[in-house]
Order: sequence, then C-alpha cells, then structure tokens
Amino acid sequence: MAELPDLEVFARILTRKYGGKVLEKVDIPVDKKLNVPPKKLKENLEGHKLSLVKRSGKTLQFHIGESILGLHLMLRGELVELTDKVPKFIIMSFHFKGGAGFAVTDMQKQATATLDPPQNDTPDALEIDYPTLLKLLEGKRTVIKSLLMDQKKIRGIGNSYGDEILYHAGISPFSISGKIPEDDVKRLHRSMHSVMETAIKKIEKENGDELRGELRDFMEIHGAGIKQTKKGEEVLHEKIGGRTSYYTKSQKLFD
DNA sequence: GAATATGTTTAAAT
DNA sequence: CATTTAAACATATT
Repeated sequence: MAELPDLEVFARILTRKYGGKVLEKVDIPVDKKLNVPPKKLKENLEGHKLSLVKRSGKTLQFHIGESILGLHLMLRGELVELTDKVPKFIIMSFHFKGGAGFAVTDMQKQATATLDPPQNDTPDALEIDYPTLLKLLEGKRTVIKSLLMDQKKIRGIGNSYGDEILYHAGISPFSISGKIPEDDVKRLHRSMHSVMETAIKKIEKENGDELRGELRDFMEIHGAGIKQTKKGEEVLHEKIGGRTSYYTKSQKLFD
C-alpha cells in the first residue's frame, strides 16, 4: 500500500487530525527495525506536541517536540485509526491526549520507524526539476523503469506509479535511460508531476479524512486486472527488476 | 496448493 | 569497481 501520492494525502490528514495534540503514549510491540532503543524513543516523544506531519520520498516525518520520527511503511505497512477494535499486526501505536490515536500495522513486520532520520539529499519525485532529471539520466545504461524506482537517485516512485508515469509520457519502460532524447525527458518530467499530482487530488477527494487508501481505480495501466487501456491498446506485462511492469507497445523504445 | 503482491536490503553474480 | 539480479522478509488473496 501507500506510494508517494497516498503518503502525501496521509501526511495532510494526520496533520489536520493530530496536529497540535500532545502525544501521551507510544507503544512499540515490534522494535526490531527501530534505530534506537524503545525507551529512548518514548523519552523523546511522550508528553510532547505533534506539530506537523510531512512526506519525504516514501516516508512520513512526524515532528514531535524537538524530535522527528521517520516512518516507512515498506511493502505492506498500513496506518489505522484506533477504535475499540484492536487491529492485527501492530508495529507501534500512538495515543494522544484526549483519547484519539492511530497505529502502524504490518503483517510482514517490515515497516520501519527511525528517530531523527539523517537528512536525505536525493531529489524527491515531486520536487525534482528538469535539468536535474536530465543530468540523472545522462550516460546511464540502466532501463528507465529501474532508474525511476531507484530511491538513491529519485525518491518516491514505486512500481505502480512508475508504470503510470511511463505510459503517460509515452516512453517504454525498457528504454535505456541515457538514450532518451531531451524532448522526451522533458515529457517524462512533466508526466512525473502530473501523474502524481492528479493521483494526490483524486485520493484526497475520495479519502476525505480516512487513512485507508487502496484506491487504484484511476490507474490507467498498472494492475493485473487491466487488459486494455482506455484507448483500446493491449496491455503487455513483463518483469523488470523482479517486479511486474505493465506497458503497451505504443510507448516509444529508445535503445 | 501455487502464484502473486504497492519495497528494501543483502549477498552473489556479471 | 560499478551495476544488476535473486532471495529473503510474513501473510493474505486469488
């Protein structure tokens, strides 16, 4: 669950709902991926006010008191509002003064919380400018799909939005990054922005105040259920870097 | 029961 | 050395 657009919406919802509230208690049933001892996390966070929640790449950053708690949901992590029904697979839960709260769950136990994460200079997919993107592709021999998903080069694009962006830009996921002409890189840059921004708007509208987000109705091409694009093109699929990529043969291949 | 799933890390191979 | 690939992670769903 949860790629960049979902996380962006989650950050806004969390800020709206919990911003300004005091975090009374943090429970940490699973601490194996935590970068500090649970005790230290509690000392740093409990009794302090949550000022805001931001998204950075595929992580959320909770600004609490003087500290920042980074949270990566990984492959299967979810955010769940706390009610009388106790969710399964809790990694950690946040209880605010007044009773409200939410939990991070992950049946795979891979969701990762990091106290005061080091600053990351890798450009974010929503913020990267065209010259930076062009430079990033220059001379690279990897296929474009892999590069887009490489978090050390650009942060925030996952398997499904990678497919959506490339389809939108009309570029084959198998294109060699360095062989894509400038005009098409320009198109790619614009598609990155518009696909993500459109998704954020749609998810925000559909979700309202709910943290759940498995809305994939608007996906044009990525998904096992999609056999044809709206234009009637046949959707092909093949593995790139161990994950299934969906594409059409109308997307231009540069090699 | 087998295959698959929105991500990352590690080690091994190229 | 730089880059790429497979396996592992733990469970649910189809």
